Amino acid sequence: MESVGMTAHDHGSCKAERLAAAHGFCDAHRLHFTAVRRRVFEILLDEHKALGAYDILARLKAEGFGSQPPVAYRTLDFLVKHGFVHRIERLNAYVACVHPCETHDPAFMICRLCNTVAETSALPSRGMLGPAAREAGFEIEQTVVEAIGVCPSCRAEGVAG
Amino acid sequence: MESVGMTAHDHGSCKAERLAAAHGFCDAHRLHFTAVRRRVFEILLDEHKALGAYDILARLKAEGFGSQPPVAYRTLDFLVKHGFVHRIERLNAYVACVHPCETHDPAFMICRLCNTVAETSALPSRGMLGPAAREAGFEIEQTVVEAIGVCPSCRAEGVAG
DNA sequence: CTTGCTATGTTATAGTATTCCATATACGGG
DNA sequence: CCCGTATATGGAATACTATAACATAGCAAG
Repeated sequence: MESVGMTAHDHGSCKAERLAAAHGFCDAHRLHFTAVRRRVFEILLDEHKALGAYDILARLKAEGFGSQPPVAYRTLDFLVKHGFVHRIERLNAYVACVHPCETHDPAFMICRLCNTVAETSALPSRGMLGPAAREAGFEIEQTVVEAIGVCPSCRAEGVAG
Repeated sequence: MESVGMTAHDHGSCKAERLAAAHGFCDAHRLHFTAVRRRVFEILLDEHKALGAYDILARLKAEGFGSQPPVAYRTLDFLVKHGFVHRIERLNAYVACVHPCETHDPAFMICRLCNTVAETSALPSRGMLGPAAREAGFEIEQTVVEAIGVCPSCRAEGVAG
């Protein structure tokens, strides 16, 4: 099982590829990959960390984009809706998706010390909830799977509490 | 797999038992099961729905308890900390736990139409995240597992969208 | 070029949560 | 029993997160 975010990888090409993929996806689906949208995606791609809407808004403001909350929320909504970005419920924050253009049920590992977020797949977990859901007659439409803990580098630093 | 909340059960005794269990747990652990704490727990026990902190605060206020946000948040923190209540991240809301006094990794099925929340166990899901976490060197301390969908009664009413 | 859709920008407000300080109540040691 | 400490409650003020509603601008198709 692959889990991008806490393992070593060529981040430069990682970022470039996903930017290109998003651009391609938008072209293919007649979506506008506009300046703000591109910029927000880039900001999120820069780190495997979750950023709050207001963090992003601050950066946009500093770069001459609109400065009011809807600017950030609308842009994030667009990116989330099309699968470029995921919302982390536990943090009220957002991370770039590591598998753009593929629909999936993401699961996250969140470091409570450095906010790094690694993404992996939750399909197995939906598989586990499946039986309980079937028994109860509940129809699953979406899953939120987030593990909170300590990432390898923070653990190595012995910062843990 | 048992999943309380969307299946028929004797709710009166369900509530009484859990109240008694909480009281017993507090006695045993030298914790104060005070009036506000008891009342908030009762309010949450009344329904298998998630209530926001401000919903609860409104009821407390109407009953003569304090009326400021910390009253609700402190009480909820206490109840969550000791496992009587769970926070539903997706809803910024709280539900009474169906297995008081047992430590576990809960998972929830949330009806997006009527807000009913059913609780089941997430241990299998941690089991699934386990391999990914081990591979990444991530130490899981807590998991958030929430399925969003439509509950049996809403589905029966054909209200679904 | 005009009509209509999508996107951007802004104001105002709603909803969620915490920090800090003051008062009160419970509990153990003397 | 009284005092000192820890815990619990009440409240003011503020911070953080999110949305509604409306106005303007850009762009594409007829």
